[in-house]
Amino acid sequence: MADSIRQHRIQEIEELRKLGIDPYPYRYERTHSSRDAHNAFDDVLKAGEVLENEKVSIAGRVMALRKHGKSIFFVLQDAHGSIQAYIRKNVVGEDKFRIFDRYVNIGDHVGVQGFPFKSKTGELTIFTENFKILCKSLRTLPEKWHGLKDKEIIYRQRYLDLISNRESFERFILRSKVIRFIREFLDARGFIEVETPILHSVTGGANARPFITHINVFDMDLYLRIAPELHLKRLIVGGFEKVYELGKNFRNEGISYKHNPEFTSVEIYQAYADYTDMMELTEEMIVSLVQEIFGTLKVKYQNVELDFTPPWRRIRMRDFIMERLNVDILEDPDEKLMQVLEDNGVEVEFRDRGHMIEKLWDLVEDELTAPTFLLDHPVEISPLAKRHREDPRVTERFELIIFGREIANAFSELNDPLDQFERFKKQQALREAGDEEAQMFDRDFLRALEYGMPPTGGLGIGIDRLVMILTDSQSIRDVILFPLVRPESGEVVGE
RNA sequence: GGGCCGUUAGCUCAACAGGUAGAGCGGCUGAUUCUUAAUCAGUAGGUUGCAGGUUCGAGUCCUGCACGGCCCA
Repeated sequence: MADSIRQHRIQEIEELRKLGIDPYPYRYERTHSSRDAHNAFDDVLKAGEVLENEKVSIAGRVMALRKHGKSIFFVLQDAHGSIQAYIRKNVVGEDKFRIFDRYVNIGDHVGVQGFPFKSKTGELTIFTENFKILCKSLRTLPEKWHGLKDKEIIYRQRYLDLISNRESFERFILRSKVIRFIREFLDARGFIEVETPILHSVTGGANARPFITHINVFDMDLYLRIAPELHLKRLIVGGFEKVYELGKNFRNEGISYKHNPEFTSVEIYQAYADYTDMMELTEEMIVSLVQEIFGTLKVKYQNVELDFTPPWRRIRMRDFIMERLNVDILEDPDEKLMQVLEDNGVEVEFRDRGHMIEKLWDLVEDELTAPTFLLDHPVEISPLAKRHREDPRVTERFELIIFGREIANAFSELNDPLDQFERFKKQQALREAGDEEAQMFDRDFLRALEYGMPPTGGLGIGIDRLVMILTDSQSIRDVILFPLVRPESGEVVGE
């Protein structure tokens, strides 16, 4: 079986040790990454030219070996790309050449010292004068030409995907850039990054079922947070004026192309601001982010061009649903809403107005492709948002919709403690009616509001979904390094 | 939760209508001092996801299970 390759490698490692060669040494001094070397020498060398006095040392994983008897071309891959190297028997000597030829496999890490030259076909190559095995591998890598295709292996063994599929590696570099950009953008505007608890005794800030865990010293269950919102608003009560938190949330719900049970968001709160300020902040942040990454505001996602040029479209939820479904979510009676849902074949588990409105929205959300601010959600579905200054039936809230997906959610934060009390009571009633996603009654949060939270704008952005758009990824799993998968069964490493 | 599709060598994939399971890459042996999907010759590698069933005979047909993908809720 293929395990024989593994056994053979283990044997080779023993042989190396007998030859006094450590197959797992401790460090290696590099002068250049592959990218550094390309930057330094690509332009100064012509095909066939040699820079014999230039000393270079590089390191990386061997990705290809092309053996010619007394010489070998090989390719080293590092975090910045790859570079070809060349080793020749008459240069390194018979013994060293034999060790390379016999013991270096594709997948091993090797450090190479030498000088740069360009092959007659014009490829920059490091001419090896000395080398060091840096790590022996026991397993063969996925195929070089087709890469790794099996989604199950890609998600379970992301390291193999990262080695084999460069575009995947680059996608996660881009994700990192997005996160860094957001931090820098907020830091530059005076926002303070904070960390609030992930272990909650009461969850809130979103409608979702939580994960439950247990703390032994109190012998009680705790929840993993579904959102940091209520703690961040406590900080506004406490006198912070601009805060944000970028981190993981956990929701115990289904897995789909746009849902992973743990996901990353950034939540941003600004005192003395309202949702129009947050809209401007959102637009400015994402526009500058897209511009920075792509150098343009037109981005292709799933073969659809998305134009981020501001100002983005703004439309009220009421107007949009009216336009598409000819039903008024504020004026029409429950029966009419229910009728429209039934006409569209929608099953409604909970027949309160809030759930019906949510279902109506679900019917039409796909129709908003270009970046759009969806405004002024009804109060029933927005228990933490402040009532609209002109219409108490709706709230000052917006969602940023791109390609039919919720990317951001923001409000003028509800800071009237008595109104918040009533909203919690309504949520409580929904919970008692069996809606496990309705929000919990958070007494301490209410107490905090009673001490007075200034007018505040709040904004949450789903980082994973944003990165999906920016990397043209079809599934959220493609932008999360280790998406949740069922545990593997069976033997993995021959124990 | 429901429907559809998939699971064959380490990886990428074949195998007509049910008749002893193949290729390329990778591995191993050998040749080869500018190759780049290097080339050439040879060679090993499989409980066809798991468990049952039908059949003289199952990768192929049937049932159940596991895992995954896509769509729907």
